Order: sequence, then C-alpha cells, then structure tokens
Amino acid sequence: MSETPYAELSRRERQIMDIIYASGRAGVAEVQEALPDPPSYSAVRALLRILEEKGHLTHEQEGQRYVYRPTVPAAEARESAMKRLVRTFFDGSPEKAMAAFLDMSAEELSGDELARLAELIEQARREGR
Amino acid sequence: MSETPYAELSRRERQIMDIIYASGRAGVAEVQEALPDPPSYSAVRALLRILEEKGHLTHEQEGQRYVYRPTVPAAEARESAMKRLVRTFFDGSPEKAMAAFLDMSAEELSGDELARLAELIEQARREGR
DNA sequence: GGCGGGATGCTATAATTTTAGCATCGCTAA
DNA sequence: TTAGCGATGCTAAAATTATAGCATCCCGCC
Repeated sequence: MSETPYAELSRRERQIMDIIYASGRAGVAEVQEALPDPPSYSAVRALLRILEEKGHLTHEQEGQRYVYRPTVPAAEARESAMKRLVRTFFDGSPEKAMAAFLDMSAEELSGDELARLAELIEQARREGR
Repeated sequence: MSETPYAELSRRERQIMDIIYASGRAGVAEVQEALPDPPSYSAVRALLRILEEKGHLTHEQEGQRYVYRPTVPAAEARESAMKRLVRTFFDGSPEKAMAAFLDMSAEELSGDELARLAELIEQARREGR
C-alpha cells in the first residue's frame, strides 16, 4: 500500500519534494532558493502547506520557524524512484540500469569506489548461489 | 543547452512522457490505457498535441492513426533522469546509487548478470588508471 | 513600552492544466 | 453510393495549481 504517489504530484509539488529529499529537511527560504524560477515566499509556503495536508510532509517548529521533513522515509521514496526509473528507461532490468550508471560516471568514479563496488558484487555472487 | 526540462512538465504531461519513453512509441489508445486513472480519449489527444507543440514529442502517421515518439532521444532523457535521481537521493554520488541498486535487486539478478557487471567494473578499473 | 524584522495564517485571484464534446475526414463494406 | 467506424481538429469550459497580499504573532532591542 502507500505507494509513494510521486506521479500524482503537481509540477511545483514535485520540485519541492525533490528539494526536501535532497536536503533531508528544509525551511521555507531554503526551498524557495532551491526552486527553479522561484516564486514568492508566500507561494512557497502555500505549497508546503498543501503538501502537508496531502500527507507528504510534516513540519516541526525550530526556534522561530518551521522546518519541513518528508513523511515517507527517504529510503522508501528512493526505492520507489529507482523502480520507476528502471521501469521507464531500462525495460525493468536493474542490470541495464547499473550498467548505464557505470557508463555514465566511469570517469568520476575513483579507484576506491570501483573497488568497493566490485566487492559488493562479489558478495552478491557468493550469497546468490 | 536543451536540458530536458522534465521538471517543467505538468502532472499529466510527465505521466505521458514516462509511458512513451517506456514503450518507445505509442498511439493515443495505448497512452490512454497506460495512464493512471485514465481520462477521456479526447483529453489524451489534447495532451499529446500540447506535448508536441512544446517540442517533446513528434508524431508520424501510421496507416490511419498517429504514433508518437519522443523528440529527445531516449538515451539523453535517461541520462537526465539518472542524474536527477543521483542528485536527489544519493547526494550526488553515483557510487551510492549503484550500491543501492545492487542492494535492491540483488535477489533478482542472475549469476550471469552479476558476472557481466563485475566485468564492466573490471574494465572501468583498468581504463581508469 | 513600543518598533522593526522575520515568520506564519488565511484568503482571493490569476494562470495553467485537464477534460469533454462536437465537427470532420478517410476508409471499408454492404 | 452511402452508412458506419475509427481517427483527428478544434474549442470551450471545469478543475486544479500557482501566486500574491494582507493581517497577525513573536522576539530582541533601543
């Protein structure tokens, strides 16, 4: 149940959720700054309120201001997003997805990182027998 | 230029683009069926027309009907999507992303697939020195 | 005390998105 | 030929989304 209905969000709502997931938690001003083509402060607050009503966010008072956090844990949202990506662009195959990531970022991956990944794969192979 | 402005699309527009990317090309009826909570046929056609006007889709006549295709090649859109995912959920680190994919789908990856991935990583390590 | 800055609550309005309906066009079969 | 089916073109209207503005509240400071 509770599939994260990311697909049901409006444009601004999505943009905001992205920002908040990226930073973990954020206040109004932060969200506003991070928003492409930022609308007024009020507009941002309105959106945040709506997202809260819809159950995607909660806020807590921090000192004087509100700080917003996602309701759905990052891990869960992340997994939904990964699945969506795999379904949309990789024909449902996680292997293809991983290969594409590797291809895309081979240059920026350090030797260490590659080694760690290799190790993870090794591990999966051992367990998967 | 021409960052794929996925983030600028409206809710329905995104849903439609996802469907079309997933299937490569699609006619009106296909899109309609695949759409969550499908609206009327006319509504779908209107959206397709708008997406075409905005330059995201093209259509070609196939027999009697139109078949729509993305304007931006899948490879490019895919890369944008991957980057967005990495930025939003993995703190910009492709390594973390790959690790998460592995973790998520370890069970469904076959020995062969894992072997291929291992090989790709090996290759990257050799080249990256 | 009381003033200024920074935040929120609330409400109205503008703009966009989403949807449906009707007119048409081309093809096929009776 | 012409009736019917399956598409599209176009337009108007409903519904939702996006935005701004004003009132208010709390805090620190002169």
